[in-house]
Amino acid sequence: MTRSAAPLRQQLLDAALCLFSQRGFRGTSLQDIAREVGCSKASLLYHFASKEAILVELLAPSTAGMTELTDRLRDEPADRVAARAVEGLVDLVLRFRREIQLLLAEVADVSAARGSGGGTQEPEPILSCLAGRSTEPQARLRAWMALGAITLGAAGATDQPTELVRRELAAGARRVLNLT
Amino acid sequence: MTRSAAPLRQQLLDAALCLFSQRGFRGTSLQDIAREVGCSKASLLYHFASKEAILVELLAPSTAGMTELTDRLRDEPADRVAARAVEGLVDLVLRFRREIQLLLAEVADVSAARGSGGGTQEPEPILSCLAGRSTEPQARLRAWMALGAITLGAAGATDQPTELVRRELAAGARRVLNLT
DNA sequence: GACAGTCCTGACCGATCGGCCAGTTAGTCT
DNA sequence: AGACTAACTGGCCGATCGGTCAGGACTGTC
Repeated sequence: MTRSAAPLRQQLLDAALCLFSQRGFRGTSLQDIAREVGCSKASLLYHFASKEAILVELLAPSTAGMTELTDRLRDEPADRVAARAVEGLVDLVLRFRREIQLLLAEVADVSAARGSGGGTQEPEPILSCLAGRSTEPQARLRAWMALGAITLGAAGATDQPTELVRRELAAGARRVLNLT
Repeated sequence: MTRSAAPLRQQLLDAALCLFSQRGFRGTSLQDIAREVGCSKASLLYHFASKEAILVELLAPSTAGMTELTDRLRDEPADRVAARAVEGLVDLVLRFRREIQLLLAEVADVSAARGSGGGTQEPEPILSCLAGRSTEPQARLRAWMALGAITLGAAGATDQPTELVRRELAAGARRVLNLT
Protein backbone atom coordinates (compact mmCIF):
# COMPACT_ATOMS: atom_id res chain seq x y z
CA MET A 1 0.00 0.00 0.00
CA THR A 2 2.97 2.34 0.44
CA ARG A 3 4.34 4.03 -2.63
CA SER A 4 7.99 4.38 -1.82
CA ALA A 5 10.44 4.48 1.01
CA ALA A 6 9.84 8.09 1.84
CA PRO A 7 6.71 8.47 3.90
CA LEU A 8 3.76 9.58 1.84
CA ARG A 9 3.20 12.50 4.11
CA GLN A 10 6.61 13.96 3.35
CA GLN A 11 6.14 13.36 -0.34
CA LEU A 12 2.91 15.29 -0.22
CA LEU A 13 4.58 18.19 1.55
CA ASP A 14 7.41 18.28 -0.99
CA ALA A 15 5.01 18.18 -3.92
CA ALA A 16 2.84 20.85 -2.38
CA LEU A 17 5.78 23.17 -1.80
CA CYS A 18 6.90 22.75 -5.35
CA LEU A 19 3.47 23.26 -6.88
CA PHE A 20 2.52 26.12 -4.58
CA SER A 21 5.73 27.88 -5.60
CA GLN A 22 5.01 27.40 -9.28
CA ARG A 23 1.30 27.98 -9.45
CA GLY A 24 0.43 29.68 -6.22
CA PHE A 25 -1.67 28.37 -3.39
CA ARG A 26 -4.99 28.98 -5.08
CA GLY A 27 -3.66 27.95 -8.42
CA THR A 28 -2.83 24.51 -7.06
CA SER A 29 -5.62 22.09 -6.27
CA LEU A 30 -5.52 19.20 -3.86
CA GLN A 31 -6.01 16.91 -6.84
CA ASP A 32 -2.88 18.42 -8.47
CA ILE A 33 -0.80 17.55 -5.42
CA ALA A 34 -2.27 14.08 -5.09
CA ARG A 35 -1.73 13.37 -8.76
CA GLU A 36 1.88 14.51 -8.52
CA VAL A 37 2.52 11.99 -5.75
CA GLY A 38 0.36 9.25 -7.23
CA CYS A 39 -2.25 8.86 -4.54
CA SER A 40 -5.84 9.88 -4.13
CA LYS A 41 -7.04 13.27 -2.98
CA ALA A 42 -8.89 11.57 -0.14
CA SER A 43 -5.66 9.95 0.94
CA LEU A 44 -4.03 13.36 1.04
CA LEU A 45 -6.89 14.56 3.22
CA TYR A 46 -6.36 11.59 5.47
CA HIS A 47 -2.93 13.02 6.29
CA PHE A 48 -3.79 16.71 6.37
CA ALA A 49 -6.89 18.29 7.80
CA SER A 50 -7.22 20.77 4.97
CA LYS A 51 -5.42 22.52 2.15
CA GLU A 52 -4.58 25.31 4.54
CA ALA A 53 -3.09 22.88 7.03
CA ILE A 54 -0.57 21.88 4.36
CA LEU A 55 0.46 25.47 3.84
CA VAL A 56 0.74 26.16 7.53
CA GLU A 57 2.92 23.13 7.99
CA LEU A 58 5.12 24.10 5.05
CA LEU A 59 5.66 27.55 6.44
CA ALA A 60 6.08 26.65 10.06
CA PRO A 61 9.88 26.24 10.05
CA SER A 62 10.55 29.49 8.20
CA THR A 63 8.01 31.30 10.34
CA ALA A 64 9.64 29.99 13.47
CA GLY A 65 13.02 30.96 12.08
CA MET A 66 11.93 34.52 11.46
CA THR A 67 10.38 34.79 14.90
CA GLU A 68 13.57 33.49 16.45
CA LEU A 69 15.62 35.99 14.48
CA THR A 70 13.56 38.99 15.46
CA ASP A 71 13.62 37.83 19.08
CA ARG A 72 17.39 37.55 18.95
CA LEU A 73 17.67 41.01 17.45
CA ARG A 74 15.64 42.55 20.21
CA ASP A 75 18.69 42.92 22.43
CA GLU A 76 20.98 44.36 19.77
CA PRO A 77 21.88 48.03 20.12
CA ALA A 78 20.50 50.35 17.46
CA ASP A 79 23.86 50.90 15.80
CA ARG A 80 24.44 47.20 15.23
CA VAL A 81 20.94 45.88 14.69
CA ALA A 82 20.77 46.49 10.94
CA ALA A 83 23.98 44.63 10.21
CA ARG A 84 22.90 41.76 12.44
CA ALA A 85 19.51 41.76 10.74
CA VAL A 86 21.13 41.49 7.33
CA GLU A 87 23.21 38.49 8.44
CA GLY A 88 20.28 36.76 10.04
CA LEU A 89 17.95 37.42 7.14
CA VAL A 90 20.43 36.17 4.58
CA ASP A 91 20.86 32.97 6.58
CA LEU A 92 17.13 32.50 6.82
CA VAL A 93 16.47 33.23 3.18
CA LEU A 94 19.13 30.75 2.09
CA ARG A 95 17.76 28.09 4.40
CA PHE A 96 14.27 28.56 3.15
CA ARG A 97 14.81 29.34 -0.49
CA ARG A 98 11.91 27.27 -1.69
CA GLU A 99 9.54 28.73 0.86
CA ILE A 100 10.64 32.21 -0.09
CA GLN A 101 9.70 31.41 -3.67
CA LEU A 102 6.32 30.31 -2.42
CA LEU A 103 5.94 33.52 -0.51
CA LEU A 104 6.93 35.61 -3.48
CA ALA A 105 4.38 33.72 -5.52
CA GLU A 106 1.62 34.07 -3.03
CA VAL A 107 1.83 37.04 -0.75
CA ALA A 108 -1.88 37.70 -0.79
CA ASP A 109 -3.00 34.13 -0.49
CA VAL A 110 -0.60 33.43 2.30
CA SER A 111 -2.09 36.16 4.42
CA ALA A 112 -5.56 34.88 3.69
CA ALA A 113 -4.67 31.35 4.66
CA ARG A 114 -2.90 32.47 7.78
CA GLY A 115 -5.47 34.91 9.07
CA SER A 116 -3.56 36.70 11.77
CA GLY A 117 -0.24 38.29 11.00
CA GLY A 118 3.16 37.53 12.42
CA GLY A 119 5.98 35.47 10.98
CA THR A 120 7.48 35.61 7.55
CA GLN A 121 4.67 37.34 5.72
CA GLU A 122 4.48 40.19 8.19
CA PRO A 123 7.79 41.94 7.73
CA GLU A 124 7.34 44.74 10.25
CA PRO A 125 9.74 43.56 12.98
CA ILE A 126 12.49 42.68 10.53
CA LEU A 127 11.96 45.94 8.64
CA SER A 128 12.40 47.91 11.81
CA CYS A 129 15.64 46.08 12.52
CA LEU A 130 16.90 46.62 8.97
CA ALA A 131 16.10 50.30 9.44
CA GLY A 132 18.24 50.34 12.59
CA ARG A 133 15.05 51.09 14.49
CA SER A 134 14.72 54.40 12.73
CA THR A 135 11.31 55.64 11.67
CA GLU A 136 12.74 58.11 9.12
CA PRO A 137 11.19 57.64 5.68
CA GLN A 138 14.60 57.16 4.09
CA ALA A 139 15.57 54.46 6.54
CA ARG A 140 12.25 52.71 6.08
CA LEU A 141 12.56 52.79 2.32
CA ARG A 142 16.09 51.42 2.47
CA ALA A 143 14.90 48.64 4.72
CA TRP A 144 12.31 47.65 2.15
CA MET A 145 14.93 47.74 -0.53
CA ALA A 146 17.30 45.57 1.48
CA LEU A 147 14.50 43.09 2.07
CA GLY A 148 13.70 43.06 -1.63
CA ALA A 149 17.33 42.68 -2.61
CA ILE A 150 17.85 39.74 -0.29
CA THR A 151 14.66 37.88 -1.11
CA LEU A 152 14.61 38.41 -4.86
CA GLY A 153 18.36 37.96 -5.06
CA ALA A 154 18.06 34.58 -3.39
CA ALA A 155 15.01 33.60 -5.41
CA GLY A 156 16.49 34.64 -8.74
CA ALA A 157 19.96 33.25 -8.46
CA THR A 158 19.03 29.65 -7.86
CA ASP A 159 21.84 28.17 -9.88
CA GLN A 160 24.79 29.69 -8.04
CA PRO A 161 26.99 28.36 -5.25
CA THR A 162 25.57 29.10 -1.83
CA GLU A 163 28.66 30.75 -0.44
CA LEU A 164 28.88 33.23 -3.29
CA VAL A 165 25.19 34.01 -2.89
CA ARG A 166 25.53 34.38 0.84
CA ARG A 167 28.43 36.79 0.59
CA GLU A 168 26.85 38.88 -2.13
CA LEU A 169 23.45 39.07 -0.48
CA ALA A 170 24.99 40.29 2.74
CA ALA A 171 27.36 42.75 1.10
CA GLY A 172 24.74 44.09 -1.31
CA ALA A 173 22.19 44.57 1.43
CA ARG A 174 24.76 46.42 3.53
CA ARG A 175 25.46 48.75 0.62
CA VAL A 176 21.72 49.39 0.19
CA LEU A 177 21.47 50.31 3.82
CA ASN A 178 24.66 52.34 3.55
CA LEU A 179 26.25 50.48 6.45
CA THR A 180 29.95 51.06 6.86
CA MET B 1 -28.65 53.11 -15.53
CA THR B 2 -25.09 54.45 -15.28
CA ARG B 3 -23.52 54.23 -11.88
CA SER B 4 -21.44 57.38 -11.98
CA ALA B 5 -19.78 59.77 -14.34
CA ALA B 6 -16.78 57.55 -14.93
CA PRO B 7 -17.51 54.92 -17.55
CA LEU B 8 -18.32 51.55 -16.10
CA ARG B 9 -15.55 49.94 -18.03
CA GLN B 10 -12.91 52.09 -16.34
CA GLN B 11 -14.45 51.45 -12.95
CA LEU B 12 -14.24 47.74 -13.56
CA LEU B 13 -10.57 48.01 -14.49
CA ASP B 14 -9.81 50.06 -11.38
CA ALA B 15 -11.64 47.65 -9.11
CA ALA B 16 -9.96 44.68 -10.73
CA LEU B 17 -6.49 46.16 -10.33
CA CYS B 18 -7.16 46.87 -6.69
CA LEU B 19 -8.61 43.44 -5.93
CA PHE B 20 -6.04 41.54 -7.99
CA SER B 21 -3.31 43.32 -6.03
CA GLN B 22 -4.88 42.42 -2.72
CA ARG B 23 -6.08 38.90 -3.32
CA GLY B 24 -4.27 37.77 -6.41
CA PHE B 25 -5.70 36.99 -9.81
CA ARG B 26 -7.06 33.59 -8.84
CA GLY B 27 -8.11 34.79 -5.44
CA THR B 28 -10.38 37.37 -7.02
CA SER B 29 -13.57 36.26 -8.74
CA LEU B 30 -15.46 38.07 -11.43
CA GLN B 31 -18.35 38.36 -8.99
CA ASP B 32 -16.01 40.09 -6.50
CA ILE B 33 -15.12 42.72 -9.08
CA ALA B 34 -18.72 43.20 -10.20
CA ARG B 35 -19.91 43.52 -6.62
CA GLU B 36 -17.26 46.12 -5.89
CA VAL B 37 -18.51 48.27 -8.75
CA GLY B 38 -22.20 47.53 -8.19
CA CYS B 39 -23.10 45.84 -11.44
CA SER B 40 -23.75 42.31 -12.52
CA LYS B 41 -21.08 39.81 -13.46
CA ALA B 42 -22.74 39.40 -16.85
CA SER B 43 -22.42 43.13 -17.36
CA LEU B 44 -18.74 42.88 -16.62
CA LEU B 45 -18.50 40.14 -19.23
CA TYR B 46 -20.31 42.35 -21.68
CA HIS B 47 -17.34 44.72 -21.49
CA PHE B 48 -14.54 42.20 -21.25
CA ALA B 49 -14.24 38.92 -23.12
CA SER B 50 -12.89 37.05 -20.11
CA LYS B 51 -11.21 37.35 -16.76
CA GLU B 52 -7.89 37.02 -18.48
CA ALA B 53 -8.74 39.83 -20.87
CA ILE B 54 -9.07 42.12 -17.87
CA LEU B 55 -5.63 41.19 -16.65
CA VAL B 56 -4.06 41.59 -20.05
CA GLU B 57 -5.58 45.03 -20.41
CA LEU B 58 -4.43 46.05 -16.94
CA LEU B 59 -0.88 45.02 -17.68
CA ALA B 60 -0.66 46.32 -21.21
CA PRO B 61 0.71 49.79 -20.37
CA SER B 62 3.40 48.51 -18.00
CA THR B 63 4.29 45.74 -20.40
CA ALA B 64 4.60 48.21 -23.21
CA GLY B 65 6.66 50.47 -20.97
CA MET B 66 9.10 47.69 -20.15
CA THR B 67 9.41 46.70 -23.77
CA GLU B 68 10.08 50.29 -24.73
CA LEU B 69 12.71 50.56 -22.01
CA THR B 70 14.59 47.46 -23.03
CA ASP B 71 14.44 48.55 -26.67
CA ARG B 72 15.88 51.92 -25.73
CA LEU B 73 18.64 50.29 -23.73
CA ARG B 74 19.69 48.13 -26.65
CA ASP B 75 21.90 50.86 -28.03
CA GLU B 76 23.56 51.78 -24.76
CA PRO B 77 27.21 50.79 -24.39
CA ALA B 78 27.95 48.11 -21.82
CA ASP B 79 29.59 50.51 -19.38
CA ARG B 80 26.55 52.75 -19.21
CA VAL B 81 23.70 50.31 -19.66
CA ALA B 82 23.28 49.37 -16.01
CA ALA B 83 22.96 52.97 -14.81
CA ARG B 84 20.52 53.72 -17.61
CA ALA B 85 18.60 50.58 -16.74
CA VAL B 86 18.30 51.66 -13.12
CA GLU B 87 16.93 55.06 -14.13
CA GLY B 88 14.47 53.61 -16.57
CA LEU B 89 13.32 50.90 -14.23
CA VAL B 90 12.79 53.31 -11.36
CA ASP B 91 10.67 55.52 -13.61
CA LEU B 92 8.65 52.56 -14.77
CA VAL B 93 8.13 51.14 -11.31
CA LEU B 94 6.96 54.51 -10.00
CA ARG B 95 4.60 54.94 -12.90
CA PHE B 96 3.12 51.53 -12.42
CA ARG B 97 3.20 51.12 -8.69
CA ARG B 98 -0.17 49.45 -8.48
CA GLU B 99 0.60 47.04 -11.27
CA ILE B 100 3.88 46.16 -9.65
CA GLN B 101 1.98 45.23 -6.52
CA LEU B 102 -0.22 43.02 -8.65
CA LEU B 103 2.82 41.41 -10.17
CA LEU B 104 4.40 40.81 -6.80
CA ALA B 105 1.16 39.25 -5.67
CA GLU B 106 0.78 37.05 -8.69
CA VAL B 107 3.92 36.12 -10.49
CA ALA B 108 2.80 32.59 -11.24
CA ASP B 109 -0.71 33.43 -12.24
CA VAL B 110 0.40 36.23 -14.45
CA SER B 111 2.55 33.89 -16.50
CA ALA B 112 -0.28 31.43 -16.77
CA ALA B 113 -2.69 34.09 -17.95
CA ARG B 114 -0.20 35.49 -20.40
CA GLY B 115 1.02 32.27 -21.89
CA SER B 116 4.12 33.38 -23.75
CA GLY B 117 6.80 35.35 -21.96
CA GLY B 118 8.00 38.84 -22.61
CA GLY B 119 7.15 42.08 -20.85
CA THR B 120 7.14 42.80 -17.18
CA GLN B 121 6.93 39.28 -15.84
CA GLU B 122 9.86 38.03 -17.89
CA PRO B 123 12.75 39.97 -16.48
CA GLU B 124 15.52 38.58 -18.65
CA PRO B 125 16.21 41.59 -20.87
CA ILE B 126 16.16 44.05 -18.00
CA LEU B 127 18.28 41.75 -15.87
CA SER B 128 20.90 41.58 -18.55
CA CYS B 129 20.95 45.37 -18.74
CA LEU B 130 21.19 45.71 -14.96
CA ALA B 131 24.09 43.29 -15.09
CA GLY B 132 25.81 45.54 -17.62
CA ARG B 133 25.46 42.67 -20.09
CA SER B 134 27.77 40.53 -18.04
CA THR B 135 27.04 36.85 -17.62
CA GLU B 136 29.23 36.53 -14.50
CA PRO B 137 27.33 34.97 -11.60
CA GLN B 138 28.13 37.92 -9.35
CA ALA B 139 26.78 40.42 -11.86
CA ARG B 140 23.66 38.34 -12.41
CA LEU B 141 23.01 38.06 -8.70
CA ARG B 142 23.48 41.79 -8.21
CA ALA B 143 21.05 42.44 -11.04
CA TRP B 144 18.42 40.33 -9.29
CA MET B 145 19.08 42.19 -6.11
CA ALA B 146 18.74 45.56 -7.79
CA LEU B 147 15.48 44.45 -9.34
CA GLY B 148 14.24 43.27 -5.95
CA ALA B 149 15.34 46.45 -4.24
CA ILE B 150 13.57 48.66 -6.75
CA THR B 151 10.34 46.70 -6.95
CA LEU B 152 9.92 45.88 -3.28
CA GLY B 153 11.19 49.30 -2.29
CA ALA B 154 8.52 50.93 -4.41
CA ALA B 155 5.82 48.51 -3.30
CA GLY B 156 6.60 48.80 0.38
CA ALA B 157 7.07 52.53 0.72
CA THR B 158 3.67 53.56 -0.57
CA ASP B 159 3.22 56.44 1.85
CA GLN B 160 6.27 58.47 0.95
CA PRO B 161 6.79 61.41 -1.41
CA THR B 162 7.55 60.31 -4.92
CA GLU B 163 10.71 62.34 -5.34
CA LEU B 164 12.29 60.91 -2.22
CA VAL B 165 11.37 57.42 -3.33
CA ARG B 166 12.70 58.04 -6.83
CA ARG B 167 16.02 59.32 -5.59
CA GLU B 168 16.51 56.58 -3.03
CA LEU B 169 15.49 53.77 -5.38
CA ALA B 170 17.97 54.94 -7.97
CA ALA B 171 20.79 55.56 -5.50
CA GLY B 172 20.22 52.32 -3.61
CA ALA B 173 20.09 50.26 -6.76
CA ARG B 174 23.33 51.83 -7.95
CA ARG B 175 24.99 50.90 -4.67
CA VAL B 176 23.74 47.33 -5.01
CA LEU B 177 25.26 47.16 -8.45
CA ASN B 178 28.41 48.86 -7.20
CA LEU B 179 28.18 51.52 -9.89
CA THR B 180 30.49 54.47 -9.39
C1' DG C 1 -43.92 53.66 -34.83
C1' DA C 2 -40.30 50.43 -36.42
C1' DC C 3 -35.76 49.24 -36.27
C1' DA C 4 -30.95 48.63 -34.89
C1' DG C 5 -27.48 49.10 -31.64
C1' DT C 6 -25.73 49.50 -26.92
C1' DC C 7 -25.92 48.23 -22.34
C1' DC C 8 -27.41 45.52 -18.67
C1' DT C 9 -29.58 41.54 -16.21
C1' DG C 10 -31.29 37.03 -13.92
C1' DA C 11 -31.06 32.54 -14.69
C1' DC C 12 -28.57 28.96 -16.24
C1' DC C 13 -24.60 25.72 -17.59
C1' DG C 14 -20.69 22.50 -17.03
C1' DA C 15 -16.48 22.21 -14.66
C1' DT C 16 -13.78 22.36 -10.70
C1' DC C 17 -13.02 22.81 -6.01
C1' DG C 18 -12.32 21.48 -0.91
C1' DG C 19 -13.92 18.35 1.86
C1' DC C 20 -16.82 14.10 3.60
C1' DC C 21 -18.13 9.23 3.98
C1' DA C 22 -18.52 4.37 3.92
C1' DG C 23 -15.96 0.75 2.53
C1' DT C 24 -11.57 -1.91 1.55
C1' DT C 25 -6.92 -3.48 2.41
C1' DA C 26 -2.95 -4.79 4.94
C1' DG C 27 -0.53 -5.35 9.08
C1' DT C 28 -0.34 -6.42 14.05
C1' DC C 29 -1.75 -8.61 18.12
C1' DT C 30 -4.20 -12.02 20.91
C1' DA D 1 -9.36 -16.89 13.03
C1' DG D 2 -10.94 -12.62 14.74
C1' DA D 3 -10.51 -7.88 16.39
C1' DC D 4 -8.45 -3.69 15.81
C1' DT D 5 -6.09 0.06 13.54
C1' DA D 6 -3.72 2.82 10.09
C1' DA D 7 -3.79 3.90 5.50
C1' DC D 8 -6.08 4.34 1.36
C1' DT D 9 -9.98 4.76 -2.05
C1' DG D 10 -14.13 5.86 -5.29
C1' DG D 11 -17.97 8.20 -5.07
C1' DC D 12 -20.46 11.86 -3.42
C1' DC D 13 -21.78 16.68 -1.69
C1' DG D 14 -22.58 21.68 -1.74
C1' DA D 15 -20.35 25.74 -3.12
C1' DT D 16 -18.08 28.50 -6.30
C1' DC D 17 -16.29 29.57 -10.58
C1' DG D 18 -15.94 31.53 -15.49
C1' DG D 19 -18.75 32.03 -18.92
C1' DT D 20 -23.43 31.88 -21.92
C1' DC D 21 -27.99 33.19 -23.27
C1' DA D 22 -32.43 35.18 -24.02
C1' DG D 23 -34.67 39.04 -22.86
C1' DG D 24 -35.52 43.84 -21.43
C1' DA D 25 -34.58 48.90 -21.24
C1' DC D 26 -32.87 52.76 -23.42
C1' DT D 27 -31.34 55.79 -27.23
C1' DG D 28 -30.94 57.51 -31.77
C1' DT D 29 -32.27 57.36 -36.62
C1' DC D 30 -35.46 56.98 -40.33
